Amino acid sequence: MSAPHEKKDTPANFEEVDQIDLKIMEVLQKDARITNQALADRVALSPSACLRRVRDLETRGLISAYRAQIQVDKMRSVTIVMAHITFSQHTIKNLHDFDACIETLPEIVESYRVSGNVDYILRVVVPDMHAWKRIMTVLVNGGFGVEKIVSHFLMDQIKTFKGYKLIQKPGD
Amino acid sequence: MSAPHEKKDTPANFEEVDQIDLKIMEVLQKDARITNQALADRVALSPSACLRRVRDLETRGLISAYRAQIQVDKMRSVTIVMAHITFSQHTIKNLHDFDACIETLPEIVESYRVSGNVDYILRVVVPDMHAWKRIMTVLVNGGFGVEKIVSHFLMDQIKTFKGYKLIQKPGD
DNA sequence: CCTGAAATCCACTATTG
DNA sequence: CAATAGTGGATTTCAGG
Repeated sequence: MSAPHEKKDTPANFEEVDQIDLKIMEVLQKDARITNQALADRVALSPSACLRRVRDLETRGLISAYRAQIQVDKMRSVTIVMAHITFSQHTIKNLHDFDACIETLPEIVESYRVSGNVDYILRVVVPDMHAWKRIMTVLVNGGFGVEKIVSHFLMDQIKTFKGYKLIQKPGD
Repeated sequence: MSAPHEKKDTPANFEEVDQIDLKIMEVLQKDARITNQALADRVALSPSACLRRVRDLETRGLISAYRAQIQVDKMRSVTIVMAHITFSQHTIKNLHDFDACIETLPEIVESYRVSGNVDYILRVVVPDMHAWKRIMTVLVNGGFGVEKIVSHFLMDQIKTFKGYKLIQKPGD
């Protein structure tokens, strides 16, 4: 899948974006439902030019989705777990099957492969601890070679995700 | 801050939502830029009734924002760190100052307080490891009583956040 | 790549059931 | 609470630089 005879080992050639693109994404990160007109004003472009850029950012995959941020905990009791998974056997098949299993469980809302002692970090949102126990059972007994799971239960979300820092201000 | 003489220890009274509200949020979670008309169709409501519900969900804080999901890694090299912070002294002042410090650092995109050995889990997005080292220095030497920081470097995001499971399908 | 105009299409607000 | 209808405004396409 990778290009042959690469000089540098920076594998992906990055998508080119200019300052206006960054500004557009910065605005849409904070308010995805802004009208195209208002967005065009903010970035000092005509609405049609602005829309073309937005569509382009979408097709290039730089904007991958627009999502409403839901506060689930305001309507029901939830327990959130950061789970650390360690494997005993890191076969490709095991990891692949594990990924596929995780994909089927909507309670596991995020999954990262990490370096170091821990192999995976999962973010899990469940109604209660019992639901988490059931999912743990699936992960441990699924035949993926999971050695152990360490669970960190969330007490408080102090800083919620509000977007990435896209534009470097002078003085950073 | 907590109400006195509570019978149950479920402290917050949750916001009431019906099936249509859930369906609305489910749709907006997947596509926040859907037009109100199309949304109204999806939930089998007239546009005006639908819009009223959306506005209501917003003012009640169940929908807290609409955000474009940006794939930063497609336009530049980034290193993502899950950092575990342990405190030596858990004074309220220390934790409060620490929270305030984190709020000022845009590279720290999420922060959770957790139970157990670890006190905080941070998700950090930086250009390179050196930038993370600089932030670590700030956190350790900031006089917050931070004892140690364990860094987990992300190799791969296997499952990205695509929203919560809001509606219980039969058979769960 | 941009602007600007023209033709949809939509959001939002009564008004009514 | 929900549906319907009207209008001011937004989205989108297209011609032209």
